[in-house]
Parts: sequence; C-alpha cells; structure tokens
Amino acid sequence: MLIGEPAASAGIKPDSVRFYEGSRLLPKPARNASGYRVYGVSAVTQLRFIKKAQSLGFSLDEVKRILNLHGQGNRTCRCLLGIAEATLAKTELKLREIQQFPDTLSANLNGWKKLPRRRKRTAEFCVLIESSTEAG
Amino acid sequence: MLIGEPAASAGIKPDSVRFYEGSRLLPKPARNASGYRVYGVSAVTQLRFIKKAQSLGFSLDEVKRILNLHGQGNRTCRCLLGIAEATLAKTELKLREIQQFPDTLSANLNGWKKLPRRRKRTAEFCVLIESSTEAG
DNA sequence: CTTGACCCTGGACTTGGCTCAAAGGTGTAG
DNA sequence: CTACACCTTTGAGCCAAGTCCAGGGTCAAG
Repeated sequence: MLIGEPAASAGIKPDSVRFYEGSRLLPKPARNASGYRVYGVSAVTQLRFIKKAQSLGFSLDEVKRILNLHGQGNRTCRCLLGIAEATLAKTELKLREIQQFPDTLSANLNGWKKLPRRRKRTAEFCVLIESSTEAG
Repeated sequence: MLIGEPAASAGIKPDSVRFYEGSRLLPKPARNASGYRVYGVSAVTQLRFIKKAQSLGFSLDEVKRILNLHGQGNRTCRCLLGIAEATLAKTELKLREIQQFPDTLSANLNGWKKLPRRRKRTAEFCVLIESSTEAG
C-alpha cells in the first residue's frame, strides 16, 4: 500500500500520516524503488488507534509514548500502566464533569421547551448565564 | 474591582481576561480615571461560566455565541436552543465514546494487573495495539 | 521619593495538530 | 506523447487559546 490507501482507510490525509511519522508516532515505513512509502495492513490499525485515542482526549504525545514503549519490547508494558492509569483517571474526571453539566444544560433546555410558546421569551434557559450588563 | 480580582476569583490570569475581552466574549468593562478596567461581581460569574463551559469541550467561539446572543435580548434565546442542542449532542456522543474506550482500556489494564508477576511480561495489555514492525 | 504591586497597550511567541504550496518525480491510460 | 493522479521533500501558514514581554502609567506604604 502506498500512503494514500491506509490514510483513506483511517479517514485521514496522507499529510497527517507523514506528520505522524515525523512526530515519531509511526515507525518509518519501507520504501519502494521510487522512494514511495510502503505500508502493511497494520498501518491502518495503528492510524485508527491514534485517531480513536486522540478523539478521546489523549494527546499525540501520550499516544506516542504508548506506541514507542510498545515498540521497545514487552517488558516496558509496566510503563504503559502509569500512562494508561493517568489518562484513565483524567478521562474519568472529565466524564463525571461532563455528566453533570449537560444535566443542568438539558434541564434548562427542557424546562424552556415545555413552556407555552408565548412564554418562551421569558427565557428561563438564560438562568444559565447571569446578567452581565453591569460590567459593561 | 480591578482586573486582577475577578481573574483570581475565577482562577485565571488578567491576560486571559483581556484576551476574552478582545475576543468579544466579555463586554468592554468600564474604566476608572486612570484607564483601568473596572468590573462588577457578575464578571466573576461570567468568567466561571466560560471556564466551566470550556472545560467541558465548548470552544470559546461557542461560548461567545451564547454570551453574545444573551446580550442581545431574550428573544434570541431561541437561537440558544440550536447551539445548546448541538453542543449537547456533541458532548453526549463523546460521552458514549469515552464510556467505551476506557472500558477496554481498563479491562486490559485489570486483566494485566491480575496476572502473576512472572507472567506480566507477556503483556496482554498490549493487545490494544496491534503489532507494528511489519510496516517499518 | 523611592519601592513595589498593580494596571495599560501592542505585538511577538508558544504549543498542538495539522494543512497547504512549490517544485519536482512516477506510473498508467488513451 | 500527454494528461492525470499519485508520490516526494522542504518549508511556510493556520487556528485556538493563551502567555509573555517591553515600555510605560498609577498609587499606597515606608
């Protein structure tokens, strides 16, 4: 596979794949006679892993640390523990916060929605944001 | 209150407050005789709202849209609905994803932890990341 | 009357994560 | 042979969200 294929399969641009390679998130791929990067199927898995982890709040640097450690042999998996637990704690914290805020948000939203049309202007939803004119 | 006070109360730097003002997230505050920004108590509420919303994945631009709409009168609250519902949907999607990923992550983590010490090198946790040497 | 903490402006710089452009090589189809 | 899609490199540019700095003003305490 040349670069475009795994990129497309993972839903990213070739540019990003090269960027990941430059950032040492991906191993340097083999090259064919013309100097083109040649990838195996596992590249797709890796790219998807990166995307997934990233969409969940892992920074490229965290992903890098995991992938780099992985490449250095099994025994380094102990280190994965630290990284994973830290990031896990982080996401769980965020989870709890995220779980609360939309509650108030949607409570307000629903409360507002239930109002008869003519009362919607009273905008109970806006209790979310305190009056601000005083400072301006 | 001069700028440092509301900033400190909200746990941010005066620089950031000025940045928010420049980005039109905050109304331009009054100035005293020396040209210093003067804030009322509501500024703290606003700053905290910004911080909170931001920490939950709202971009400053989204916060801005909400705050700006708010400043323009109650009738615009209908528009808030769109913004809020969109962001809500977004966070809920993220929520669901976040709920899944750490499950696999911590399942692997726990599985790995339960292994007797001498077997930890087999690194079951690493199933998370597919073998990668083939592409390098 | 100086020191120190605070404030002002404008603009440069940073970090993360891309994204694009320029200038060129490759390879296949018509 | 030409067009075209694809690949290469280097290097610049971009967005968000700040952060810092220079060079200056304000003001209360010692």
